[in-house]
Amino acid sequence: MKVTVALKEPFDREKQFAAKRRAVITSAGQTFRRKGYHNTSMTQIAKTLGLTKAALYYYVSNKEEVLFACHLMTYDAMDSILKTKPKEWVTALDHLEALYVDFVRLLTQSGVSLLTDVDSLCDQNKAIVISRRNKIERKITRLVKDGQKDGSIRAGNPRLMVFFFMGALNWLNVWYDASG
Amino acid sequence: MKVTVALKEPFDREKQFAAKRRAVITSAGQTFRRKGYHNTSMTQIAKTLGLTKAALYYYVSNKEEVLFACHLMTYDAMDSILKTKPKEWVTALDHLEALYVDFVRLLTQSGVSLLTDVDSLCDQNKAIVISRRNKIERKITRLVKDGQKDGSIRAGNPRLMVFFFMGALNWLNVWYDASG
DNA sequence: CATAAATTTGACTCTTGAGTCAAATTTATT
DNA sequence: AATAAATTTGACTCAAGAGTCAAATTTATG
Repeated sequence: MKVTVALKEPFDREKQFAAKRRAVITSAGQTFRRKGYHNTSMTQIAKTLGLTKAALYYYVSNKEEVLFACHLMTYDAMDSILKTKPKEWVTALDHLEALYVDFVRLLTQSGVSLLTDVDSLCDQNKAIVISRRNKIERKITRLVKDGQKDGSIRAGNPRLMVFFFMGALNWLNVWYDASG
Repeated sequence: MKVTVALKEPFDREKQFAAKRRAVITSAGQTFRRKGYHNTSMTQIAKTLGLTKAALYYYVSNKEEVLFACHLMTYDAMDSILKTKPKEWVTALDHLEALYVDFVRLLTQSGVSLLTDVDSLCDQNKAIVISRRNKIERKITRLVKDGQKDGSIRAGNPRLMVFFFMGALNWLNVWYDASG
């Protein structure tokens, strides 16, 4: 009788593949952020990872898909930040400020980060990305309204305030490497 | 004796040329804003103006120059907005709000508008554009400090406030056609 | 109208970059 | 070691778009 015991993980191929694919996406995303989507070639992305372009296409079916995946990854990360329960935060403003710090960290330090070049997505993917952005904006709007209720945020048009919030986040991409 | 009286303007060729060139730049700029710089071909730009690509190249020597000219035009317009003396504005905050309205109008309604795709400029032009942006930011920073002195703007890091100010402006480009 | 300069055009060239594919190489497993 | 699947590669094709140029056309003016 022969028994094979899985000492380590039994080499999950799918997991391996998924991990590599994720690496491709984040690496590409970082280059996109520095040079811009259109100033980054697939060959460039591959070379950065020590691969050939052809090998890259084993993990990804086209360039637009990479951009789309970058966006999704970023929105996933934002969603998970937004899920953090406001345990310790007394006021809604405190909560909002904490979120802001997390968002900034996400967009600057983690590899994941991209909110730009939406124009280069196909209509379907563009719609998905915009809808996810809207979802996030709705959550933040709700938070602003809460803050106005508990008095921590002054009166005013919440949508406008969220506009500023998002605008500043987006500005980070432009700003981050041009200045300090 | 023969005297030629200039009834109208005597067909200033340079002025004609300059006007057409300006038309090229603004038209291109509008398309850039809608579709993005890289998703707009020179042929596209020409067609929009009812020209051939070859004709376009009579007014402009390459695509990057068009982008650069768009930026310059926008910054010229912003500079002229910033020159308006704060006659009527009592506080610095009032002044700042008025400026903001003007900027938003500039970036949405007038044809002139572009602050994006800096990555696609050559190093020299990129430097120029960034320096002009810095100049504008410095002026606004000064205004914020004034506002803090006269009490119309609450204390805090002025650079950070300007960051929000500029971020929101930039966000307009992304926002303006995606939403209302 | 004649003409010389300004403007426009069609028909190119050239480069870059996306995407493909059959064949070679690597890898986990028996 | 043998093998079958997974992964990687070099050497392509193909399309799009930037930029050019000599020749044609338009235009202001004498």
